[in-house]
Amino acid sequence: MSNTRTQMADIARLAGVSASTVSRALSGHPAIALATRERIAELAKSLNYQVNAGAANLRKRTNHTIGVLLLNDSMQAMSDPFILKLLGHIADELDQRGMALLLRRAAPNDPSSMAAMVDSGQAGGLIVIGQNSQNNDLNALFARGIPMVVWGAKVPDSAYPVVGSDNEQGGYLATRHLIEQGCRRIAYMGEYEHAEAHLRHQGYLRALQQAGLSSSRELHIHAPFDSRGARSRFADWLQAGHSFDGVFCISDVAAISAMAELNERGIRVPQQVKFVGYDNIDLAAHLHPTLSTIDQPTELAARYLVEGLFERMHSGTTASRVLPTALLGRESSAP
Amino acid sequence: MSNTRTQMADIARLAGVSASTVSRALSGHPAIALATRERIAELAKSLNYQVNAGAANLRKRTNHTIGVLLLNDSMQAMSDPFILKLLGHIADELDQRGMALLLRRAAPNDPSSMAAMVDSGQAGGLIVIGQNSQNNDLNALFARGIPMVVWGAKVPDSAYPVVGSDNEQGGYLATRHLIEQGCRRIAYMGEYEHAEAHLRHQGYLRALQQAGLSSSRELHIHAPFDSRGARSRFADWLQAGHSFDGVFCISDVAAISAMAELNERGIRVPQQVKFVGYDNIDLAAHLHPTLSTIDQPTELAARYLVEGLFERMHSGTTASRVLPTALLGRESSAP
DNA sequence: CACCAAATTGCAATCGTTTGCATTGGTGTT
DNA sequence: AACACCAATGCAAACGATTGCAATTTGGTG
Repeated sequence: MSNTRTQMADIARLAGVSASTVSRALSGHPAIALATRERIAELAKSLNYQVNAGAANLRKRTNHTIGVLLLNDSMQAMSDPFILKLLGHIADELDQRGMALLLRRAAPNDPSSMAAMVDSGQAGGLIVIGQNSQNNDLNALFARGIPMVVWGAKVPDSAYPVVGSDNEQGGYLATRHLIEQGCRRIAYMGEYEHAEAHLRHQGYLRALQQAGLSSSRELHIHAPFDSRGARSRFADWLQAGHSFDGVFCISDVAAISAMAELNERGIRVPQQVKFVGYDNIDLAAHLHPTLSTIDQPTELAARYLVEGLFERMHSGTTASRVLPTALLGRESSAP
Repeated sequence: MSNTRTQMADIARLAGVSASTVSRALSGHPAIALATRERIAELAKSLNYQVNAGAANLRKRTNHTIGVLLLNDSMQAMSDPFILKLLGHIADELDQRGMALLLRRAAPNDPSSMAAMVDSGQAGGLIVIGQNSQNNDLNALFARGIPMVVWGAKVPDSAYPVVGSDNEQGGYLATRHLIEQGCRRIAYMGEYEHAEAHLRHQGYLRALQQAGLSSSRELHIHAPFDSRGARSRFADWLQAGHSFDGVFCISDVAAISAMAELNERGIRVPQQVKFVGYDNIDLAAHLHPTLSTIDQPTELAARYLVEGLFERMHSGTTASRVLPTALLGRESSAP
């Protein structure tokens, strides 16, 4: 049981060749005779042998691993289904390219620990999910030359490449839709400071302005991303007795919480108040009422994140990318 | 820009010592004079130097990484919030112990690819999430001596250690609760063959039997885990016109889908039909009505999974562990 | 002042692969 | 029969750290 893992030398001995030959055979080097190559491949398979990735990486000075950093301080918590959806697609995308995914939750406000995966050679680059309020830290990492791509929104003072959905457009589409459905007093519920949230809010304002509607302060509900917090903020706001007939929520999770609160008070969606969320989580289509929302193409997002990171690692530059969003009108905003 | 990563030799040169000394200094070896140790530590910090993990692991023949394998064929898909919750806690637990988490979605029915992370020396052990129908493959891995722990349910012919909630108890608690709330014709909605599902179903049967209630075949709704599939199966079943006054669903996601379908048809929850789900996902408390459910202690689960894996890797044996479940009675099952 | 032990540090081998270059044997050409 | 050449394989030096042991310095002691 205390067997050391089988290694190249073992295979070499069994096959009656040198380790060099085994190495070349397994990597499909054409100089090795086909017969030898096949014999060695079979031998390896039968012994469940896999080249030691660490040793190979060391010698080749490569590193087929990328790190995924999950920032989850104040914003979209890791329990949000949307994040997992994205993470899953990233995992698949990397798998397809033979890359491993090293996952780490970020220690908030500790830039050196964020870079550790790269500095220690464990990962060749970083995909950061959720830029949150850590813009400065991220800029610092980028300045150090850490290959990285961030999922989030482009902010003016960020130097690093960002992949994200068109948050302004998303906010605009959602709000315009509510207007088209007849709403006149539309509330915005969510964050403001977070980069993505800020843009969604901008879109909201643009749609209102375009329709000649007001955006009074009382229609702004400053709520966090998580369901518990969102709901209690919303309840407080309701208590104040503002009149409203539509709500654009910064996430589906927030929308669901708010709708539950309304339901509890006997206010009917969409008859009295219409809702649009953001993210298109799986559940959104199966609620009652089904939730209108803004879809972000997560699969595409994953591809762009990975492609972008590779560009950065190989050729050196990466452009930020903005993905289109789409409005999914469902029952929660029906006339 | 084409700088090779700084390495030990560089630090050694700058500090005027040998690489050996740097190595010892950074790892806190007591033989190195305190002054030297501190000088080197500072130097390293100022250069953002981190020991190359690959090289160190190679030499030390260790490997501070564990692999997490996400099996997601037919069952609980990766989009289920519950899985992410668990994954997050595992990440934290490993972080605390200075271990890295290598994530991989499993290629279904490809045992060799499952073991690849360990065979290639990338990971020292495996945490497998969702045993699904792959019991044979998992047994094969275990037989090969791969250090592993599985999240799921103990099945008779499984040799590998399992950490899971007490699924039978969960099913029993949920069903007994429905009975106590006055239900007499309680449906079971979910899978049967999957190990966890099977046990939940057993618990369901036990509670019925204990109360002297029947468990006729028509009250069994064979539905998949995902929301789309679950909902359409439930709709079909409703079409058949069976009478019922309670439903125990194998997951919160399934329960939410089913409740949405009922709502659409004007059947009221909990007045006409009561529901209990399973998993206690965050959203469950914020739906309308709030969803009664069975809570699984994910944080504890993560700790046991990681501890169990470490035991297995070091001392050699691991016992399976069963976690207690708890019923959370909420509106969906109120009288 | 010679000598020994303790405190520091350096040397060199090693972890398991990969790869430039040398080596071997065989074939074809003249 | 000598030669060139090609195909197939082996040798040995890396990759960047760790560590047993030897070497050096230092300080204490008789």
